[in-house]
Amino acid sequence: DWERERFTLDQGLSRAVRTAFVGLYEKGLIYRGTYLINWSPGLRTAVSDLEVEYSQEQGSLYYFKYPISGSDEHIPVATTRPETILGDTAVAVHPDDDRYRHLIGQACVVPMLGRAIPVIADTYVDRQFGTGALKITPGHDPADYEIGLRHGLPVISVLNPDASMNENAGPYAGQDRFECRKRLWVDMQAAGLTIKVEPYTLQVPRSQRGGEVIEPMVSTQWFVRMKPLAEPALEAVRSGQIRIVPDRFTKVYYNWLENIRDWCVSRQLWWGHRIPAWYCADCNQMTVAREDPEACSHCGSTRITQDPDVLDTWFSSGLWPFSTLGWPETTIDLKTYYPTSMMETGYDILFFWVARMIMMGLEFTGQPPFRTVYLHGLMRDEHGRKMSKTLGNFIDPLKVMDEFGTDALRFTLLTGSTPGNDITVSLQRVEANRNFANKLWNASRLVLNAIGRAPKRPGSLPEPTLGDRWILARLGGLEREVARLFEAYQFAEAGRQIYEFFWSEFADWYLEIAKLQLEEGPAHAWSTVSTMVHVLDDCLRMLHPFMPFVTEELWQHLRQACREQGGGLGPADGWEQALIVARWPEVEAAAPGAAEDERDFGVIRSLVTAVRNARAENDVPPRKRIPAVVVAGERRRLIESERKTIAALARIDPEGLVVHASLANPPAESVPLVVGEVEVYLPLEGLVDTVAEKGRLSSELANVQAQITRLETLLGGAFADRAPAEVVEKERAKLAELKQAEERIRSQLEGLGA
RNA sequence: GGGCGGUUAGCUCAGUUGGUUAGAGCGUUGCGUUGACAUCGCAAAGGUCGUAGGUUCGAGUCCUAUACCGCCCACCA
Repeated sequence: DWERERFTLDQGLSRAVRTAFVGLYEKGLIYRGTYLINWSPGLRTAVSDLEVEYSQEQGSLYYFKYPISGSDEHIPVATTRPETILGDTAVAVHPDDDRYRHLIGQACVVPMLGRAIPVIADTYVDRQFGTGALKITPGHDPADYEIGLRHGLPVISVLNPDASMNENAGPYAGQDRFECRKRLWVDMQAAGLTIKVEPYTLQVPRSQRGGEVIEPMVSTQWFVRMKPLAEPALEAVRSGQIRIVPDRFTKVYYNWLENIRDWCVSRQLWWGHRIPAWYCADCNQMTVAREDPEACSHCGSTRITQDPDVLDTWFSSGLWPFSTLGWPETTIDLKTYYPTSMMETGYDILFFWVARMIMMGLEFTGQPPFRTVYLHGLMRDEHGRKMSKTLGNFIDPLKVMDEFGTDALRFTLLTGSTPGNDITVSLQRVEANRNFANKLWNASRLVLNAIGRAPKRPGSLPEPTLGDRWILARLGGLEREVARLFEAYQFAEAGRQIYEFFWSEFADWYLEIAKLQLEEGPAHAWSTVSTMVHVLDDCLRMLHPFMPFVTEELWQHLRQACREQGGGLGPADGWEQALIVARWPEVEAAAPGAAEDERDFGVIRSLVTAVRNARAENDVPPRKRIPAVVVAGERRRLIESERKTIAALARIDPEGLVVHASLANPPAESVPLVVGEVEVYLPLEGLVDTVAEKGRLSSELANVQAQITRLETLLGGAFADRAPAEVVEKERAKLAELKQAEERIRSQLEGLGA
């Protein structure tokens, strides 16, 4: 026998738990009583309904005879747990069942024990199932327990706390229940009482904790009356005071609370919050008190002992939103931080924790503990199984963080799934995000270097370049989008978009352009650095919730570098001490020319890409500068003003870059390209594979023509008059552009001698 | 028995007010390495969105049915 040893829990929390317990007790919402509960034989404790999981297992259905006293007749009965026969106190049949109606009210005999029990009638019995007769074991089956109550049947328990048979099992006392099952059946066979055994799939109740088979047992425990607590909790969500994200869990929440049953909160464990009830050895009365009593509150006797049971761990967890803030005292923390805005947790503890926090919060503070419940999915292993300590199939986050970094893991978990959907952990994904953290680091390093070499702020600032205007327009768009996504609780999508912007636009394009601009003299250099700082600063602020460590580190460097530069780069003096307390970037409406800048830059970008593409296809050495003839039409001014950028990014010889508005005779021996309204010719004497180019252009032409046909059909049909004008207009513009492209490709094909 | 989720590129997943040849990462293929980054760069190939209907000018996105996988709730012995 163990001395029960208890940990001294934090005094404050203990006090909150006691206050809550006694409060509920005094309102009649906690009671102690003897009922059928779920018993965990290995742990030798009661557990709540929620802690029982049902697993489908192969078992047997045992058919046997219940002999009628003083007659040759018997009632056939089936059971999956023969050992419970020893605790039967009735056999039930349906009142309208012609097979057995004449036996109702008679007595039958419990096999091997010889106890006489009645045959009763109850409409619960399903005439179609099994033999149509049901043995009633109120001591070990929930349904039978209910029937027993209806009929005033005695309750016989045949199990000890360790699930061995007790003295009520007669000759089987002391045997384990599974051993007894076999032996009893053998004995019944010998006595001619068995009929048959069929294989049968049954739902076996198992302990969530250890996996052992749970036995329904009659026991004296403490219960919380749930209906009065559930009502306000339902109302809080129905009325919109609390919102559950994603929405579909609202229904699950309703369903559970609407059908809630009383909660068995006492546990026969060695640690936990001990139940504040004392029993008097003299008057047998119970004293429930917030403070340890000196004496029985009924008779004054000092011979009192505290209930050895402790509370279900979720009882104190339910108080967490306010017990952690000092409740029941009216602390400043409580007044300041309660209720909070959002509760973020996994959907698997919606009932265990979230619902109970809501119920307890409303009960004890009169307010819902939070406004929004955001439920994330569960981590699953590569086989799709839930990660659990019991299975041992979890990925150790510490190891992952060691290898790839905490930020990489955090970013992966944040962006890897949709709210409420499970996530299969992919280490490759963590690795990819580690690379992103590295990209952040390196891009920032480039910016920091530029700051270090930046000149003083010039007297007059140059006009921002297209590149500058473009990245700022894109940044603004991103910030609006991220704000919208945050409002909608779409954190994952927000994170992905920032990632995309930072890597594919800021690092891949703007920083490349910035390198060129830094060489354009002090004024341009300063303004470029200023733009880099602005974009990087905003990105770090937005990424901070996703990757707190690397962004904080970089931001501190950024802030420091701007201060040291001393030329008024960034609002250095207005910056906060740390990123974690820094303001979120302000969301602004798009600047007047933003859309045009984005479109213009789009032309430059696709032109550069097209040239790179052609170079790769024609095996032009990467470092080789080549000439290019651009026929730009109305885009001539744009191309002219961006020629340096184009030349550098596409590795075109700046001297050899010729821009025309139009050209009667395209250069011979060159690779022709069509980029929207712009044509490009790359004179690659000796390198051009005319046949291959023809093939490429032909397939491009076919593609464009297919699109034209599609759009013409579309615009010729009902779409034109039934779709919104602006949607139609967009398609019209696209068609016009395609037609221009078609002509260009045609003439290029002719130029190749087709 | 009731309810819910998933089914989109070889793999893991995005795609939330339906807007018109579907996106990412990884993997694959080709080229590339002195100046932020090979934990990288530049390019490329690759899906018609489980299936069958329907609504609509228009559907991966809405509706109905259905298949498969998974989950939750439920006292049929």
